[in-house]
Amino acid sequence: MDFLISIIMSDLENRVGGKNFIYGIVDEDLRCGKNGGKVVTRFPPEPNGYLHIGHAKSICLNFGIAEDYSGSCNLRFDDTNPTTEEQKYIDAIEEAVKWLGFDWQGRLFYASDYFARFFEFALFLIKAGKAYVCDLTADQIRTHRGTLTEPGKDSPHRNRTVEENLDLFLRMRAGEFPDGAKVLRAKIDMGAANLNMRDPVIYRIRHAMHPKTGNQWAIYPMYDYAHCVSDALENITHSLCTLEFEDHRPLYDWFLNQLPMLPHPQQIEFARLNLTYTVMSKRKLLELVESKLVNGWDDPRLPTLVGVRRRGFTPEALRIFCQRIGITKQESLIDMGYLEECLREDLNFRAPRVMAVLKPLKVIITNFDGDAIDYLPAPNHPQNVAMGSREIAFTREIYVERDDFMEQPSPGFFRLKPGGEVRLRYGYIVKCNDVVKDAQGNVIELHCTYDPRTRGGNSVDGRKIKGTIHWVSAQTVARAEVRLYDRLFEVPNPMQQRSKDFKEFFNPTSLVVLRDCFVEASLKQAKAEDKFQFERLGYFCVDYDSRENGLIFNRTVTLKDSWIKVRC
RNA sequence: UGGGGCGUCGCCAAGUGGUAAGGCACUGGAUUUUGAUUCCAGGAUACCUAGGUUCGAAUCCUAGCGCCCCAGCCA
Repeated sequence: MDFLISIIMSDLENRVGGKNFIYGIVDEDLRCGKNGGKVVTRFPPEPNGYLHIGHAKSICLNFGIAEDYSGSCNLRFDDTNPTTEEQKYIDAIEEAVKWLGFDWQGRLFYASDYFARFFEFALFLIKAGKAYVCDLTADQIRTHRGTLTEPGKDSPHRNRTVEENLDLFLRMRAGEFPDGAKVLRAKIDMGAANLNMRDPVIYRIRHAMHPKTGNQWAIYPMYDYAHCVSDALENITHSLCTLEFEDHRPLYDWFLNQLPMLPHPQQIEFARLNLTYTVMSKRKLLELVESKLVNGWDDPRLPTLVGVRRRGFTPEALRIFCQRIGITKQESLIDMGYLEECLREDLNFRAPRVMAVLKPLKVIITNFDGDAIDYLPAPNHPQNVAMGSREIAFTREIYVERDDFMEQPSPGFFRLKPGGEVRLRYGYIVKCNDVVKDAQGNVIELHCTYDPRTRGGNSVDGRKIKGTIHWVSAQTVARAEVRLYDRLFEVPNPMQQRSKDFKEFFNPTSLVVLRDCFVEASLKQAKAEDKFQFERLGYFCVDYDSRENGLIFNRTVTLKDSWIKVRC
C-alpha cells in the first residue's frame, strides 16, 4: 500500500512543476565542471521562532535540489544573535523539517560551531587592513552612513593601525568593553551606492547567554559575515535565499574575496511565498499570538507548520503545493484556494470516509422496530476498495444534518423535504411524513418511514432518488466537539492598506466551536492527527486535546461545494 | 532624486528570435448512493506601454510606465 501511495504521489508531484531557473544555473555549473560536479545546499533558519509555510517553500527547494542532483542539503541554525534565539525553537525546527519528510542525513550544523573560525578569519581581515574597530555609537554609525541618495562619511577610527585594531578586537573578545561600546567593521567604501557596502558592522559586543556556547563569547558576528563564511566552511555550492538579500550579495562576495583560502559559494535569490487571507512574517504571527487573537503558535488557523499540522494538513500536500507554485524572482500573492486544492487532492486520496452529523436533527423511522439494529456495510473509500469497509448501525432513531432538511425547499433542493424521499447513504431510502415542531415553531424532529426493499440504498424499482444524505444512528453514536476553522482574515491581503493595522481584518468567525456533534461509533478509537473525510462535509482530523470520552475534531478544509453557488 | 530587482490569462507559471506549455480558478457536458471524486471540452490574435532591428520578437535595441526591496550593533 505504501508502495502504491508512493507511486501515485510521485506521479502527482511530476504532473506539474519541477524545474525552475535555479536548475538552469546548476545545470550550467555542472556542465562547466564547477564545484567538482557536486551540489550542496543548506536550509539555514535562525532559531528565533516557529517555521511557517514560507519556510516550507525554501525547505522543499533546498532539499529538493540536493535530491535531484544526488547532492546533499545541510540543516544549519543561523544562531549568531544570542538575544533572540532559544533551544525550544531549535527543537521545533528539527521536528518540522522531519515532519515535512526531509532528512539532513546527519548534516546538522550551527553557525555557532564556527565562532572560533569566524574569529580567526576576522583577525586575518584586520591584518590585511580590511577591517577596523570603530568606537562610534549606533546612532553615529547611522548618521555617518549617509542616505539613499547621499554618500556616507568615514568613521574617525577608520585608519587605526593594524596593531591597534588587533589589540582592541582581542580586548572586545575578552569582554573588556560593555555592549555597544565598539564594533568591528569591514573597510570597504563609505561612498558606495549600495548601503550594505558602506563599512558594514561585522562583530558586535553582546554579553549574553547563547543557547549553544553559553557565555564563552562576548562578541557575536553579524549575518552578512557569518553566513557566507558558514556556507564556505560547509562547502555549500549554491546558497539559496530570498529576494531581500539581493542587495547583500556584493557583500557576500566581498568577504569571500578577502578570504581566498575559502571556497566561494554562489548566492541565488528567489521570491518568498505570500498567501491570501493570512500573514507570513514572524513578526506578524508573533503579534497575533501575543494579542491572543489566536491560541498559541500551533493554532490551526496560523500558517505555521505546527499550526497547519494541527489543522490536519499532510506534509505531502505541502510538498505538492511547493512543487506547483514554482520558484521565480517574481513577487507573488498566491491564492489560498490553491493550497486548499492541493490539500484536498492529497486528503481525497488518503482519508477514510466516515459519517458525522455536525448540527443534528432527530429523525424517527416510524416503521422500524425500536430494539432492532441493522448493521450495514459501508466502504471506507469509494474509489479504493483496498481501504476496506466497516459496518454502520441503522436504528429507529437517527440524526441527520439540519441543513439537509428544508420545510419550504428552495428550487433545486433535493435533500429531505416534507413528503419527499431521500437516500440515507449506505442505508435505506426514507420518506418524510411528519414534521414535529416545538411551541415556537422550530423543527425538532422528523417522522419518516423507510423502504425495507432499499437496503444499502439501492432503488429496486428503478425510481430515481437524487438526494443522498449522511446520518448517524442515535443509539450507537459518539458525541464530539468539532472546531470549524476558516480563513484567518476577512480580506485577501490584510497588509495592503498600510494605514490600517492588519489585525483589524481578523476574521471573527475563523473559529466556530460546535459541541453537540455526533460521529459514527467507529471513531471512538481515533487518535490525534488521524484524518477522515466526514462525508459531504469536509476533511477533519483528531485534535491533540481529544480523548476517547471527549472526542475533538478540527475541520481541515471543506469539500468543494457547488450547491452553495446555486443557493447564493 | 541613489542602488538592486521584477513586469506572460483572475492566481501561479513555461518560454532564452521561428510564429503563446501546464496547473488552479472559471464555463459547458458525461459518469456518480458524497450537489465530492473522476472524465471530456472551452478560452491569452497576445506577452506593462511606445518606438526600432529582423523575412520573423514575449524573446534583441531604445525610451517610458508600474510594482517590490535597501539607510539594524536583526536575519
